[in-house]
Amino acid sequence: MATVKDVAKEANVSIATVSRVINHSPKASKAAIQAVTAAMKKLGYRPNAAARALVSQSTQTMGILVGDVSDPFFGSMVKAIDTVATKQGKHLLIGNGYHSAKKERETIELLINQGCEALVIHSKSLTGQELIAFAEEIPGLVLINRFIPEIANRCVALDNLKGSYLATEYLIKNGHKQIGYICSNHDIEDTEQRKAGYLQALKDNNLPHSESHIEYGAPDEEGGELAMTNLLAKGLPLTAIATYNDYMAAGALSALEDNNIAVPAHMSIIGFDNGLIAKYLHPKLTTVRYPIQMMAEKAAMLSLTLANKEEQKAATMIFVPTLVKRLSVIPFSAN
Amino acid sequence: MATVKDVAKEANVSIATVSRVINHSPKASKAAIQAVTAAMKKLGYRPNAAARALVSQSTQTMGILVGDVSDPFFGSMVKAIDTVATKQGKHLLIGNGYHSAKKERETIELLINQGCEALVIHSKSLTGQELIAFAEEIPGLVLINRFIPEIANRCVALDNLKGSYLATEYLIKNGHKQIGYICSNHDIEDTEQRKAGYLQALKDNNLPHSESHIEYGAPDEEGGELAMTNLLAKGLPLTAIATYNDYMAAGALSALEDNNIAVPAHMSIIGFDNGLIAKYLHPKLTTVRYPIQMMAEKAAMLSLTLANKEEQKAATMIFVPTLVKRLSVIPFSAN
DNA sequence: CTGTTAGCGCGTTCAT
DNA sequence: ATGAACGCGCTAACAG
Repeated sequence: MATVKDVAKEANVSIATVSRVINHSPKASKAAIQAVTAAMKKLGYRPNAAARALVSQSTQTMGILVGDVSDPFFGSMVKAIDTVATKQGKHLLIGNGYHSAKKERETIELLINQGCEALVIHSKSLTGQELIAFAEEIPGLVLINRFIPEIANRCVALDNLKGSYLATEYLIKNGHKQIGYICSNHDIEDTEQRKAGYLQALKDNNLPHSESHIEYGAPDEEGGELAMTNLLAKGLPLTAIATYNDYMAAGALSALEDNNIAVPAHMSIIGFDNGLIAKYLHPKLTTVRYPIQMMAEKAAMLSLTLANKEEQKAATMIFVPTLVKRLSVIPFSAN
Repeated sequence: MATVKDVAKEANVSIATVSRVINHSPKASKAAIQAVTAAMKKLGYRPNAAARALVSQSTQTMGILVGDVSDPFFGSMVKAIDTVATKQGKHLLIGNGYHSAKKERETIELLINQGCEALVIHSKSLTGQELIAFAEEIPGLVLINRFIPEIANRCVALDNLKGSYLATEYLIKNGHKQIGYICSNHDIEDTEQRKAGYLQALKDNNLPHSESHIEYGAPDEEGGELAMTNLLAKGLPLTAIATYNDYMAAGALSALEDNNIAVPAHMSIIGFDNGLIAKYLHPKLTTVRYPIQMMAEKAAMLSLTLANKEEQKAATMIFVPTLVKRLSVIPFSAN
């Protein structure tokens, strides 16, 4: 691999001059630029990023921790971050947490050790304590999809409760009174917040609420199918179901189809996330929009600003979900 | 940021000793290990990756170029690569090509400049020439989902023709004789190969084949819907449709539903890829499995081996697709 | 077992 | 406008 030294020799100039033309310094003669450019091309010179990072104390790299890249939810997130990072000339180092505290911790450590000055972290398994510690160490660290009061200005999150409230309220407005809830069994904030939104909506509308209307499962298709099956087994007079997310809704749909219960004719269903699959389900799924791209963009920009030690004008970083009406919810009719 | 020098001072040893305990060198006394470890902890020392990379001439980083991370197909690919990379202690630098030659080229250059010694590249827009040049420059560069004869041992690809042949043949075996094809309008190898597989299967079974049975669209849901609509407009007596991929199949499904044509009762449909959405479609989509995880693993391992300048035992790197039978294809019946 | 030292490739003074 | 020289943080001889 050719170095500046080689290029300098080839161009009959000093390494300083080479460095200048590489970095487009104004103080470089036309002649020098010509000669050096030619030499670089001839030798196939590539600046050594490590050496650069070492001397300039900056890797120009943004690190990102997601749950699992193969989930399109995280895919969208990465894409949005990539867009803003690329625009700013930053590279992307990526790691998966796979919902394990150990893995999340290791990945964050890794990203820090690799010298990422900007960090967008999606961590559900680490404690607030631990994340706060990381945040204090790395000025450019931003948390996405999580809110920790002590470092509120470093968090970009969603109002989960409101989302679930919105969904349940929509069912209620459609005349449904017996509404079940398919809940995640993962012990994270989102689970509690979304469940709370469902309960709150019932209360605010003077509808009875009972634990028997709630079933739990893994936050995926299988979990949703299982939960729906269990819900059906109870023989409750349900006419609508709110769910933790679109995957569970998909599972519920399967269970209902297997039991010859038509959706939405005999059962309305509403999801959460408005993920990729929502529009492919049958019927197309009415759901709650999780504006993850927008949030990811915001998080990335915030991270870059913070890493740059610039002032950041305070702005709301709690996003609010909105309803996406499709075909899986219709008004309740007694017949 | 604390450096080895700081740690050395704190522990009352030389920087060499610090380096030794960091790298678990056998020649380091218990006492030294104790002292240095304590000092490192006290100072919150983190080894500087750039300095390390500079001196060791290795960044321990694997680069990967995908089309678009937000597509779960690429998500699965990245995940598989991440798994093998992590296991080998490599980090992941990622870039998106977004189906643009310019973007693909820039990203590859970027990954190389960042010092990735291993590279897994998914490029559909760059010419074979250009990719060959990159491959010659970087020993650890491996192409995925593309086959270039001149660098066959650097390619991990799928037998697209066979996949499409398999799909079409399956329809034929189910008694279908009037089979349409929904084709991509992207000008890449895959398009031609899959279309060729469809035509070949018809020929081999002495079935008539005609351009009128083929419609084109973008390789996504909208494109599939459009193509299906156009196909319907021709009034052909089709009883089955093979498609370029699952997304187009999903679009076709929508178009058919809008036109009250029941699937599979009155029209059988088969997809390609066995992507995430296949099992969520209604009816669940019969399709062709694209073993992308397996291929990505293979590509990552190959890349690492090559980057390590080890011998690589020749092995088949053209994967063969298989049928995934679900509910969107049933035997043809005249009524 | 430990310390001293050179140098990885590059950006950046400071002279000239 | 240009070049010589230093140092970024670390590893790897080498000498002790």
